[in-house]
Amino acid sequence: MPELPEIETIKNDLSPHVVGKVIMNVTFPTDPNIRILRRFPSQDTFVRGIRGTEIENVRRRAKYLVFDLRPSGTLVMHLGMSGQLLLRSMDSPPEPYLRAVFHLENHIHLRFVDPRKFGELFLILPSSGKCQFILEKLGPEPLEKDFSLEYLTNILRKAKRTIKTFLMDQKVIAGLGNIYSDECLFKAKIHPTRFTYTLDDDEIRTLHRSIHRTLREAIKRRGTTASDKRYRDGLGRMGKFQDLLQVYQRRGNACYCCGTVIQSTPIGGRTASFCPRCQK
DNA sequence: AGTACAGCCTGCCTGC
DNA sequence: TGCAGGCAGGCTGTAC
Repeated sequence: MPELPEIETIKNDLSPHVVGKVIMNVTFPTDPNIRILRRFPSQDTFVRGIRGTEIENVRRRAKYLVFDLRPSGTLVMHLGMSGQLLLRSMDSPPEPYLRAVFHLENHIHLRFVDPRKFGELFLILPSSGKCQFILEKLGPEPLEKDFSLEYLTNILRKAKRTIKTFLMDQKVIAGLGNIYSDECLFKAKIHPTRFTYTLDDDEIRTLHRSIHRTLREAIKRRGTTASDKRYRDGLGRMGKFQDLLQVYQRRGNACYCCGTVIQSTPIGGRTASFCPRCQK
């Protein structure tokens, strides 16, 4: 559920509180199997690699939160479907589904909460093998220069699948999920079942612009807390972009633009919502 | 090589 | 009321 704008918001919230802080310890309160560490060889190595390091920097890559550690190591977090990363004082009561706690200086906790266990933590060390390549496989950041109109045009022309699955492929564009791919397609007036190679130059230009505008607006509004009310920012607050959603989770409601009933259809194992009149 | 899809997981909602 | 079943969805491994 947390996509690019939500992770960006969490990163911005956490940075001033955690950068420069030493991680004193890491504990795993509720999950004996520690499935959140499934990519990493062992819990011991993870804890030993992190304990005593200082958080030098926090950044975002796609939907991953990346903590650069001093003197070495890169801590990577993915919030999966239902994950939250919360800054709490040591003595505040533990949240349900609390999976991991990073004990920082000054009695501060960075808490990883995740009911559905789709989230993931891993530590990249020089010796950690394939973990190093996970971030490298991702496509360009949609708000960076390398996600140009030329790039989008070229890969759209080469692909042979629906525009909806294309936009959610992290190797193509890093950071879009179901919410924002639906919203971008609505803004661009493109039907989610269209095949990539059928888009003309005008449509591609509009789509490129829609991706920029949708993501910038969503970051400005601090992300989307959809009806499952799961996403929270770094301090536990809800986002505000859900008020601006045009199609996502609006099936059966009237399109704000033309009044037609919003429909949904499964595409690539996901539910795509769209306005059958506005989107061609 | 590129694409499609099952499986992972569990709270919540719907229907019986 | 209580239960079963379906849905939600990011990512990976596997199959085509």
